[in-house]
Amino acid sequence: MPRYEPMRAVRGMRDILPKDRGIWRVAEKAAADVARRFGYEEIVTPVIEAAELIERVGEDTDAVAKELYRFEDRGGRKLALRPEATAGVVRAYFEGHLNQLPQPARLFLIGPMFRYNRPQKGRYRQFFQLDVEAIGGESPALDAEVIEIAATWLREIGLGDLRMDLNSIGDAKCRPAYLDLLRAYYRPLKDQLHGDCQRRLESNPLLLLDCKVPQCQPFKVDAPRITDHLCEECAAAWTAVRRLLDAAGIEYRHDPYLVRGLDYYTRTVFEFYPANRDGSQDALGGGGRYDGLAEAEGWPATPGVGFASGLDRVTEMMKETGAEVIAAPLAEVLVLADAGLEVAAAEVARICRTAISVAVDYEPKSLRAKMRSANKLGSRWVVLLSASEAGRRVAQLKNMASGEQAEVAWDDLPARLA
RNA sequence: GUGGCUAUAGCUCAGCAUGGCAGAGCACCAGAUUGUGGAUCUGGCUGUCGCGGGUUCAAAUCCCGCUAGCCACCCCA
Repeated sequence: MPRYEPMRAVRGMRDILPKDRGIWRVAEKAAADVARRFGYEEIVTPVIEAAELIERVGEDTDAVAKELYRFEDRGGRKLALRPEATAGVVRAYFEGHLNQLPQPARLFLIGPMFRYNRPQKGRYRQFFQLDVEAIGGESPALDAEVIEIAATWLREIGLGDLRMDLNSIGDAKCRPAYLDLLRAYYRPLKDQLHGDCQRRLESNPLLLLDCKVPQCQPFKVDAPRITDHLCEECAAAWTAVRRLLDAAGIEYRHDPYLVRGLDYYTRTVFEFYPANRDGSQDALGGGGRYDGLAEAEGWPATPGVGFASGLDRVTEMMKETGAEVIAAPLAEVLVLADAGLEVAAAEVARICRTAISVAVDYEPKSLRAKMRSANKLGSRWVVLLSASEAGRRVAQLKNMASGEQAEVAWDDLPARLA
């Protein structure tokens, strides 16, 4: 009865295959290069965190409320696969005593994140993010710095043609008063809003600004804007960030409707999109300031600002925009030996390997077929080995480009191939 | 989480409205070429028709359920 079905990757998970790995490497290397140039160090934190850490930090957001991979281990501990990096990085910042070093701690991380949502192209249940965080500093210059890192990285991997939206959502001091204004504005309109928005009106009115349902759009224009109601400190920071971005030559668009799903964000919020597209599906990255996060985790109040970008989408776009990628390095030499000469072939390969990359074709097929493989793999050289030649410790060395072929002693191969 | 489309050879897909021998191209293997690649030609191998059930003399084809992928929402990255 259990007729078998070959095993496949679980829903929402995917493999990065060798042919695509090159472009990922380019993106990752560029990220590490740019980050280091700005004085950011790499950190690696666990994929598994205490469920409480994740939940405390974003109970109201979909990412946590509906999309969290949550489970218990054999010891009954309540755990979760991280849906984003910031919570873990901030935790590590305190646990690793980075708060005792000169501030801010400048950190970056590349790794997998997990969200249980419906898979689609560019949206996977396991996806990879580049995460950049400056923790322990409240200067708006750090906001601009993080944005500049993001913009520099995207430009260097060929995705410079993008749009950045920018907004400020105030802080604990000025936001409550603003939210009251917003509620007061929307209450008379409540009946005309769609269901979710009616509910959000009292619980999380900021999200009304972010709503994309057509029937809710007309009311946004006249809604009060938070940037008009910032407290003194937030207003100063808002001005400073924009001035710094101008000086850095980074273009942005003030989007008064840009808010962030996560509760701990304060002041600066930003998102990057490809210039020609809209659709939230295409968001390449985003971030903002999270001065309330450390406290939410039970650590001393500590400001921070960060940026995250999805590598799955970024590499997808790099392919579309035809970014130059170095072809995957294949074996430059392929050893083709007759049947039964595996030991000799392996030894010849070992000798060649002191000078160059080598693979052996052990397949039991005709020489013609092996030559076709060598050609398809793009090998520069082929070493042909027959029993009589193996006995004399010589082989035929063929240059695939010129077609020239000559007998060469095994021990002379490295010199000829170098 | 909601709605829609899709699933046939290793890959891309045709066949399905009207049930009746499981197909093409590519890839792979072999030969033309008396051990030597690319081009060309010839031949050959490859299938639980996604999974499970139902209808029927008969199901890739019709019906139901499930799973997975894609698209639009939702949300984000």
